Amino acid sequence: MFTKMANVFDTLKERGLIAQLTHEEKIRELLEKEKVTFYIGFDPTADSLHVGHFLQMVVMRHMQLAGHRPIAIIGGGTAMVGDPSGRTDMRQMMTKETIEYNASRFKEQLSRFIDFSDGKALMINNADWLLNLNYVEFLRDIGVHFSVNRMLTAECFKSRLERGLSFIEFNYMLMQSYDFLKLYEKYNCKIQLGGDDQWSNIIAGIDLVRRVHQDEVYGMTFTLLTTSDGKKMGKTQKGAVWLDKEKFPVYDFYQYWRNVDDQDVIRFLKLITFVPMEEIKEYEKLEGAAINEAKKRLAYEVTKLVHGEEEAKAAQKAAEAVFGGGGIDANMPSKTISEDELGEGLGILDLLVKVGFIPSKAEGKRLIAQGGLYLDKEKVESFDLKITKESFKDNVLIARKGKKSYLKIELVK
RNA sequence: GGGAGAGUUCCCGAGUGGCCAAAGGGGGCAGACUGUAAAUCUGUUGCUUGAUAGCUUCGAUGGUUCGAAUCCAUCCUCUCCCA
Repeated sequence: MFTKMANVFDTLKERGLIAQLTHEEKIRELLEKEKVTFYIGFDPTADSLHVGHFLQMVVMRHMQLAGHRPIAIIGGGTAMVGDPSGRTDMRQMMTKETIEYNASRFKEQLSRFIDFSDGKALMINNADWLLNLNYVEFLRDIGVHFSVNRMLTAECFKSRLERGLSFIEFNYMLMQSYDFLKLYEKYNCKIQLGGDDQWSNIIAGIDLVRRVHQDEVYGMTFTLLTTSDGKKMGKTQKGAVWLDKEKFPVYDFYQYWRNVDDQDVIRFLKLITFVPMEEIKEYEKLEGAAINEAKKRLAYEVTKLVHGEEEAKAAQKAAEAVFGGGGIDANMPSKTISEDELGEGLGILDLLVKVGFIPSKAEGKRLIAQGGLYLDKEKVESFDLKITKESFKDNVLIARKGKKSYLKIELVK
C-alpha cells in the first residue's frame, strides 16, 4: 500500500501510548524533521526488568524504528537515593554492589529489544556522574535553580507529605533533573520520556535545562499499563511478572497475557505489541467467545517480543495441547521425580508437595475436599491415594489443580 | 531533646487476661455458571493430623499469671505535637 511514512508521534498517539506532553505541536514537529536523541530512565531496583518496564521498552523501539536515538539511562546513581514518586513508604536502601549487578542484568535484557549497535542507541549509567558529585558544588550549581516551595506542590510529593518524606528522597528530583542536563550537554538529548508517574521529575529536568542553558527541551509520558479496573499490570499473587525466563517461565508468561480481561485485550494490543492498527481494528469487532482469538494473538506477540519467536511458538503449542485436548506437550510446566524419591510409593499429598505443585498438605486436602485436584483427568477423591511407579504412564503423570494449573511429573531413574 | 500515640495473620482492620488460629472486608484458592474472560453465587484461606488433639503465630526480648495479642519492663520502628 502506498502510504506516507507516518510520524512516530502519530503512531504513539494512535496507539494510546501518550499520557502527557509538554509541547504537543513542537514535539510532533521535532520528531518529524530531526533525528532526535531522547532518554528513558530505568531504576535498577531488581535483578530483572518486569512488565512494568515493558511499555517504556516498546516506546523506545517505536522511536528507534522511526530513526531516533534512544538513550537508556540505568539509574545506578539515582537508585542509591530512591524515587519517592507514587510511593507511600520509603524505598529500601540498596547497596552499591546490588545496584551494579542489577544494572548489568538490565543491560542484557534491553539489548535484546533495542539495537545498540553502531551507536544507534546508548546505554549509560548515571552513576558515572552522580556518584562523584561534590555536595557543595552541586548545591551551588544545581540546587539554586530549585524552589522548595514549588517542589512541595508537585504531585509526586503530595502523598509523601502526609506520611513523611526524608531529605534523601526529596533530592531524587534534583538528581534526575541533573541527568537530563548532563545528557543535554553531552549528547544533545532533547526529550525525556517516562511513565506517567515521572511527570513531575521530567518537568523539573526541563526547567533546569532552560535555566542553565536557556534552551527548550521536551517531555512526554506514557500511559501506565493498568487493567480496566485500574490495577497495575504485572503483579501476580507470587510477585512481579518478570521478563527473565528463569524468574518467570515462558509458559506462565504466555498464560498471563492469554488470560487478560476482555476489556483489556484491544488496549494491550495497541500498547505493547507492534501489530498494525488495521489488524487490531479487525480484532476490535470480535464479540463473545471470539475475543479469545485476540487474546491468543496478544499472548503470542508479547511473548515473541520478550522471549523470541521459538519460545513463543512453543508456549502457544503447549497451551493448545493442555487446554485443547488435555494432552501432553514437551513445553508444558514440568517437574521430575526420581525412582529413589518415589521409593515404594508416596502419598499423593507428599508427592505434590515434593514437586512444589501445592504449598502444603493442608492446602492439598482442601483442594481434594473441594474436588479440584485431578491426576491424568481422574478426579482425586481420597487424601491417602498412594502413588507408585505403576501410577505413571510412560513415566509421566499429569497433575491438574482447578481448571488452569497443570504440572507434568516425570519419573526418572 | 520533651510529650502523645501506633506496630495483629498476604493486605486493610477488629480484638484490652481464658469462649482467640484471632471478627469484618479485600485479595488468593477451589466449586457452580462460562469462553483458559468478566460478573454472580457457594465453600475455603497458619502448620501437622483420618479425627480427637498438638504445634507455631499478634514489632523484639524478658517478666507477672494456672493462663497473655491483651498486664509490666526494656528495646526497635513509625506517626503526631512541642523544641
